[in-house]
Amino acid sequence: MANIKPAVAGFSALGDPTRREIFQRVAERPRAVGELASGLPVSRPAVSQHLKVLKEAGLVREVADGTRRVYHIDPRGVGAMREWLDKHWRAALGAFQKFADDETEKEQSK
Amino acid sequence: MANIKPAVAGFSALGDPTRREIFQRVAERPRAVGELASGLPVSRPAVSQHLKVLKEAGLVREVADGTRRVYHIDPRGVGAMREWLDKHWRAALGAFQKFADDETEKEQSK
DNA sequence: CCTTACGGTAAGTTATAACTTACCACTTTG
DNA sequence: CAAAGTGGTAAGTTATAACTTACCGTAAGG
Repeated sequence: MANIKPAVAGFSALGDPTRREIFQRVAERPRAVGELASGLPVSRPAVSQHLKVLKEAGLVREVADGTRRVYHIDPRGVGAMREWLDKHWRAALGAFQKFADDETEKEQSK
Repeated sequence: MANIKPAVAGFSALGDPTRREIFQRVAERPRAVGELASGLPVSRPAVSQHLKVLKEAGLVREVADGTRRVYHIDPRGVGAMREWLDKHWRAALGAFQKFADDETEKEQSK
């Protein structure tokens, strides 16, 4: 367990609006499950299930405090997502440059 | 049309594995619909539908070339996603720092 | 201990979205 | 202008995942 899943798992996890909402609230400050559930329009078990997905995606960590489970953002998972975005962003910028150059050539050969 | 949706729409869009695959291939270099479909295990209409979602999320742009539609990454949408991630990442780092400080206090007052 | 607080898991329901095929619209070209 | 190439859209099917309620386990406190 606690295995580092590919960065891409974070995108599947944050694809759900409820999970994004949970993620944002945990990012504000660490929160327990009940606290999260009381501020959301879904049941507590639903929140637990979402937190499990976020945890497996490496986006949050769980810290026991008595019977409570306090959830924190895991910066590593978020960082992995940033890197993934950056990689493809840079690739796209490069490709766009090449495309623009090609278009210029075409234009000139008219 | 062509309205800029909130950055968060990108996460819903990239939550689907097939759309991530399409996004990656478009990031490599601009591609037409048929080219994308021929390299994927789904039908061409499915690719069209995915591209529509990606476009509405501001992640790709469409450039007409005769009867073909060539799709490019739209750096603005990707940039918006990076900013969203960064915002919450920084918020979390700050909150984590505060949490660590609190824990230290607790430890010391034992 | 017994009770209360807290939360994870199982099982079942249901809404959705990812797919398919069929069809149509548009350019380009012979 | 007919034919071929390309791709968007409509309609319908189906797999899935987001939810619910019910139940159980564990830690803290009287």
